[in-house]
Amino acid sequence: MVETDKKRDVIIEGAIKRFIHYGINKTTMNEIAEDLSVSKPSLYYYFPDKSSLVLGVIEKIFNDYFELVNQVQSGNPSLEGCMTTLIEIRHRFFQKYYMMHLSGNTPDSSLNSEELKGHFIKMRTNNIQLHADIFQLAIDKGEIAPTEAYKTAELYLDSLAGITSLCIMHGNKELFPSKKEMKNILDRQLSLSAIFIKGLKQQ
Amino acid sequence: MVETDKKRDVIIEGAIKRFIHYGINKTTMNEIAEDLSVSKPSLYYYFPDKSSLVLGVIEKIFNDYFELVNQVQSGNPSLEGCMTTLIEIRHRFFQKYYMMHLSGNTPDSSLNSEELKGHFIKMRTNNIQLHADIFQLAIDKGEIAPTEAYKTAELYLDSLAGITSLCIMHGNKELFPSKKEMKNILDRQLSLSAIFIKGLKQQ
DNA sequence: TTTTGACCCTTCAAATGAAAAAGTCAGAAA
DNA sequence: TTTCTGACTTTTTCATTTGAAGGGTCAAAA
Repeated sequence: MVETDKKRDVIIEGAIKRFIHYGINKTTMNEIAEDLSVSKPSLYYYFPDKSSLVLGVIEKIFNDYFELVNQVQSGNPSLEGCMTTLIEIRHRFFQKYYMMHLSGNTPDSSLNSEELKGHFIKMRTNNIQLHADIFQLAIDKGEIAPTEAYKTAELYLDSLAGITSLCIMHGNKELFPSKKEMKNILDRQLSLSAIFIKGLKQQ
Repeated sequence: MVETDKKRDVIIEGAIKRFIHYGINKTTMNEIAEDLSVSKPSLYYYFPDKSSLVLGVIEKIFNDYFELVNQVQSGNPSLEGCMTTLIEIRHRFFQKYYMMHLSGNTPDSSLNSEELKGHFIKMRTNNIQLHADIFQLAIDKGEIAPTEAYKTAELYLDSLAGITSLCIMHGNKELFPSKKEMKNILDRQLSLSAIFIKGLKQQ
């Protein structure tokens, strides 16, 4: 079983390399197999179909994300610093996995299985809850005024995601946003975050 | 000339009726002509092509919008009240002209001429400037802390627009958002606006 | 248990062509 | 002269076809 899991991980790593560069749709099972110098049926021995492999990839990416994000809470004393770090982490992931369109907001044809959709919703909820917990802590500490932490976290994250979404849509219609656009997204998210959190404080 | 302008307006009104219901792409010049009981070449006598008619329509809609919006400034004493009213006005226009996809954020095939794009940019700038002026007034009155009014207005409007954009994308993929979704968009925009403006205040 | 070559079947993108819509024009009506 | 129209041409759009490519299977080998 350990051997099998290791092979699965190797395949997932190989798939990620292709996905990052070409996206999910433009990556074939054959290409992934060739990269790993195995045959296609070998892949199908470890994953029943492409969707399962994609799910495995996405699970891995989100695990990495949440692992990183869970360390932030403890290491950062102030709410502002905490949120700034979180934005930067998300931004790094967004940049790295841009071609996979993981934001879920894309009308992309790739990730449309019900299982994947469910998983995305779960990850989204996780993320909101994580932010809600941080907000709740700040409320308890008297750092910000009492509010519905979950609702507020949802609004906070959506407003940040909305900024990204608009910037991408307005930007030059290349398939990959430029360094400049990426920087702009980050800057505006940080600005909005600062104002938002200030708006949550007791007056 | 007055007669000609009147005829142009009649055509524009006729076009709007169709556009509101079917969108720009699904409305033909023939249909507009038939509605007005004239021939297609008559339309082309007043507008050199469909794009010009669309431009006329959009100019009219934005004129109506800015006319309404310009009255808000004077009638509303507080920044909060002013912004709430503005959100409600935008929301009414958004609902009414939803099928025309005027937000500009749509990868819709309709409004893609360079002239139209330029016009949209101008309208967007107008709108930001209008909000910036209101923010500047509030800064001068000491209602909120000093900031770059224009930049702030841009961030403010984009964060609100981003909320809309996300809600539409996540919603049921019908071509028209439900009453419930529309209400949700409005509520979240108002919540975000309240937090944002609180965040601009002097601490 | 794991791996493979050879194979099948579905999907998708380019090509085609017909229908519909945009746009034109000579001439009639006002 | 200005406004309007029927009949026309050109362009765009859209459903259909079709061939290649990619997802997925299986008997047999390692």
